[in-house]
Amino acid sequence: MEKPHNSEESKSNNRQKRTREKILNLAMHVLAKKPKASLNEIAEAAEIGRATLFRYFKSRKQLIHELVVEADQKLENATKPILEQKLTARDTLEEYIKVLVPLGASFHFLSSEQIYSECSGIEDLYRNQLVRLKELSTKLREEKVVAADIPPVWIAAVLDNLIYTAWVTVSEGDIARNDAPGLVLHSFLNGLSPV
Amino acid sequence: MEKPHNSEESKSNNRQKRTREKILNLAMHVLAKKPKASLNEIAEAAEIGRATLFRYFKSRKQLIHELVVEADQKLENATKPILEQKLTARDTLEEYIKVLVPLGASFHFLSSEQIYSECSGIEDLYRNQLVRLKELSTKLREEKVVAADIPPVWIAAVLDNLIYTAWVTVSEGDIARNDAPGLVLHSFLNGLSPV
DNA sequence: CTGTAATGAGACATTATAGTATCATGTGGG
DNA sequence: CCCACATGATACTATAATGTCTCATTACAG
Repeated sequence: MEKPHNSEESKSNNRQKRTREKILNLAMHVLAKKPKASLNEIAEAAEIGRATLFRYFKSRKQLIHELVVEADQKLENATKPILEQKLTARDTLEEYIKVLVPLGASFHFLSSEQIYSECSGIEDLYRNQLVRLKELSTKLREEKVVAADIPPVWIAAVLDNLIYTAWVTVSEGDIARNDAPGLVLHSFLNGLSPV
Repeated sequence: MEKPHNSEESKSNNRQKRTREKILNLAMHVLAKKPKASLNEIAEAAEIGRATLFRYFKSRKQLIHELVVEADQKLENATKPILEQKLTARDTLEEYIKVLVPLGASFHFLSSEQIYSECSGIEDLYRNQLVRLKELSTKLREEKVVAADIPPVWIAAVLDNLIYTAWVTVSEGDIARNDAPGLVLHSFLNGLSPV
């Protein structure tokens, strides 16, 4: 075949699936850190040829589009079950953080406005994500988990940044992976001062 | 004259000074948000012609270099007096935040690794800034302003992000300028939960 | 081991951005 | 008012990135 196509789950599309995942994964990581990264750098990071990149994604625009869609799905899949459990706001927050820290790149990627300058027509996904964050923020306020005088936009922003910071420090080896969620939760609720 | 030169504070270089400041200011803002921004976009944001941009900065590289140097100086000027005052760590922190929030763009700009991929030979400035942040973090720990079990790297990262977040939300009109420093300080020390 | 599909390398074409040169216009200090 | 000088607009070149294509090589299922 010239181009990989998804004809009814055929036998040997494992390889294709693997490279595709590889590309999406590495591209996400690279672009989250350096939005200016060229396709060359992305290909290099993913350890594939530039040509292969174009076999899977016909343009930079489409690559980014798929990254955004994938990020959105990951977040959706990770967070939906939590919201449906009808936990307390505090527990929801805790679970939220636990699942989002490992997805930090996706999370921040989707929150990053830089992307939208390269790929229009995705504002909806972004909005969804923001809406969900805002909902959680509101819930946290209602159940008095966070103080009433703190603006929701601040709550959401701080949460976003703590989660992304956690992801960055973990992937740079400065913070232990298992410590990160607790650190985020504690910093978010109680700050850094001693008990 | 062809190119503006700074010969002993001459009479009419006010205009030049103004445009130069204008460019540096707006370029900083634009690039902090979108490192990929083209010189076209920067010129547009600064409301000047692209040609003028090149009259003041012979290349993109030099523009960024000057931005970094300027950011570093601003931060240096703002923070040095504070450190020399020999305040308690807690008061140092408070003053620090007060002066840094308005400089959020510069601050974050200098912290952003993205810049170094465009302009080499400035790692020193970055290091200085980091060293200073780490020093403050250590001091905060020593004086038990922050808990002893929190890694300095986490302290520094959280502080950086809170300050930048404050600056962003202020410049987007979501948070009142005068509320921001207090919000940062409180979030940093006590988190968002109610008293 | 063998044949086929996926890949990598690299030679192109195309486009976007960086950078240069020129000239008409406009502004601000004298 | 006047004129030097900064600016904006535009046309131009250079360079880097995107996107297309071909072909030899490699990996893998049978």
